[in-house]
Amino acid sequence: MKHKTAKIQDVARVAGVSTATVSRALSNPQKLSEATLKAVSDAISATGYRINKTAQSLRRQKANAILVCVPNLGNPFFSQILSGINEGFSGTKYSVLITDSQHLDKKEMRIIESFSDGTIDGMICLDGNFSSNQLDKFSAFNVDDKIVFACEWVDNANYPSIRSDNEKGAKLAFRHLYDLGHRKIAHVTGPENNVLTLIRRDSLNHERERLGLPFNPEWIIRGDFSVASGVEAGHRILDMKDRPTAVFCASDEVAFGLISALTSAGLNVPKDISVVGFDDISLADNFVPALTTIRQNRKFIGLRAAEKLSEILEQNKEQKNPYSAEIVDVELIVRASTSRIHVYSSNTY
Amino acid sequence: MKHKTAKIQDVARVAGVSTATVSRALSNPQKLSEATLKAVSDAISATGYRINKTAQSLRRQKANAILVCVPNLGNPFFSQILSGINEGFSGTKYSVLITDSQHLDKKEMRIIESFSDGTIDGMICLDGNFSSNQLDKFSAFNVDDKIVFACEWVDNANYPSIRSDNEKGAKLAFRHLYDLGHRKIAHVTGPENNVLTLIRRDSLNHERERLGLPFNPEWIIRGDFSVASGVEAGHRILDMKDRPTAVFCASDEVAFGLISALTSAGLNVPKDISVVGFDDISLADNFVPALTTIRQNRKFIGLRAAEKLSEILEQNKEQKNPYSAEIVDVELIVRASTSRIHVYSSNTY
DNA sequence: GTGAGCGCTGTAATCGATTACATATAGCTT
DNA sequence: AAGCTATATGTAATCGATTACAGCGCTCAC
Repeated sequence: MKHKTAKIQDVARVAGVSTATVSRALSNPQKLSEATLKAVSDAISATGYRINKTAQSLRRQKANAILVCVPNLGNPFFSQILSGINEGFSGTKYSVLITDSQHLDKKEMRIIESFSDGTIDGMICLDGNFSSNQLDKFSAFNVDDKIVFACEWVDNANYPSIRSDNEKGAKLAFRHLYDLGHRKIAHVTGPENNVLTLIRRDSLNHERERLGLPFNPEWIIRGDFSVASGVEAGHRILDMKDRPTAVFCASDEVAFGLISALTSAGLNVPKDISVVGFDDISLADNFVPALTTIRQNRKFIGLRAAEKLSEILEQNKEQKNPYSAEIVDVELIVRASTSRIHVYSSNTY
Repeated sequence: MKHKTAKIQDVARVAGVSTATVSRALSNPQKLSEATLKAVSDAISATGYRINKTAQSLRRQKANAILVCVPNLGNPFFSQILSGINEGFSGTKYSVLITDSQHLDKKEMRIIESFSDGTIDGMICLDGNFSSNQLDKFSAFNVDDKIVFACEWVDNANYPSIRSDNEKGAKLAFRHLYDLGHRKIAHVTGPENNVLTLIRRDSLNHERERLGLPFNPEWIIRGDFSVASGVEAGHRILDMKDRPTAVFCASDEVAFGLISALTSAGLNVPKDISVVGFDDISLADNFVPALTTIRQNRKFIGLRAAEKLSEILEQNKEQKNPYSAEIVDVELIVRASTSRIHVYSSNTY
């Protein structure tokens, strides 16, 4: 039994009404009489009619699709967010498209292209790495008010965003180490031009100054959120004359790499060095040692970003939505990778 | 400078030709004279024309989009495959849509819906969990020849698929442990109704029989690929009277959980128990101990699935493509979680 | 010199749904 | 009973691109 898709005309013929009536039955049922409504609905089941979204999109001039722009799809960090986004759009009229912006040159033009060829109505961007030049293009092509940033964002730009309280996260991590007696605290950062790198590092530095702790520029180690960069950072720390007693890593993966490198070199985490991560990815709990970290509610961020974008797309175009950053709370999860400082192994202040 | 998108009519007017000519300039340039081609191309730049894909899709009756059906988007295992798929379609005319089939009821009807409302032309399915009843619907609605399975697949069904050599993987893992002197080898499986669970378990059992090794039904432990199920399996093993000396896990995550549980209980991996994983996810290399595992080339699988689906969609509908399973090679990666059996801790055969 | 053939371009129908406008009918007011 | 309103439905234009078909101007063969 093979199917041939019926169109609105077929339904109209079977129901003995006009195509306009069928269309109304679907989108404005309250405008029709009970009797016609029933006739149409019967005809729909009889014909197995499915609306053709392409025709609908063309006529209505909206795609009913949104794009998620991910900096690197291969990075598992994003899958949870993607999952939240998908959940946020499931059951709505929107389809979710994805693109990986990593190796995409002229990514802003690719995105604009998708808007202007009618493929998408809006975008959720997990990639905060856009120059003001690129953003200018967004406004030039009139798509700037259809974009929501999630997790990352662009500084000094008027885009709505949903993001974790990174400032608080860094502060919680630092304070936790401080409270355990640590005074020489290192930090493995994210990549240089990343907003998350900046805000976490600044928050940490600010807290350090406030508490009057010693600072050694060596203790700020450039990373890139990856396991490999954690390993690399571990080697750097092992080589230091003035070794920190604790390390706050910009991501859990960095922490894993770091712990791995330290452990391989014969050190014990947390006995010799305490380590805190950021994210609380699923493995953090079962790493050995279980990782103390800052939990980001990634699924929720994705979900809220989806809801936010939906609102924006539904609302009247007249009312420009004001810039708004929705800050999602973070949480310190204390596990086994941090411990009170051992007096013999450090000079406390 | 705000933009208003020009349509083909505007280009035609500016170029002083008909819309048909503009259309031809874009899709059949060889049919036009040099001069008109130039005029059109100039008009296109002058107007900033972008083709409207929705109109094109409607007229051509193809969506130029494909759907990726992921069993669980939140599971990082899939992100690498997704990345490969995306790479395979980048630079082509196809957009990539995603959907999470986990909590989707009537998923087969949702998928069919997407086909018949013109949203998608094809699908890559990472979810092998379809009943023959559901598959029958695919053929009833004529979409069965537009589906490619990747990683997972459906037994006894005529769908093309790209997948790892799971049989070889399980065998390599088992042989590795055997060669290290292990004779009591346990296995933590995937979820019960999963094709991967079956093929890996069967391959393992087959190998065990072939080598005439002892079998204790307790040693086959039901898991579900998750870290949590690995922890659970660890506790089970700790409680056993007749403890295995090595465990082959159906996924790296399971192995992580297992190692974590064993380590917390005071056992040492690999000294007391050797552990092998499956997948070689990015963390495997930096776990402590670094995980011996079977590497699946997930990105490549995704890429090939994309290419395969493209081929199928491009080819003439007449020539039904025959059932074909493309098997991607796997590799044993030996790291620190496995070691030669300690004579005192076991009775060898 | 005429017709066939070819290369290039235009006209207009078409994809399938939506909706402004027109029309028809019934009910209500005065 | 005329006029008015409200409700229910139909007619036909429209969204933007594609393409079958037709036409025009040339060349070439005989």
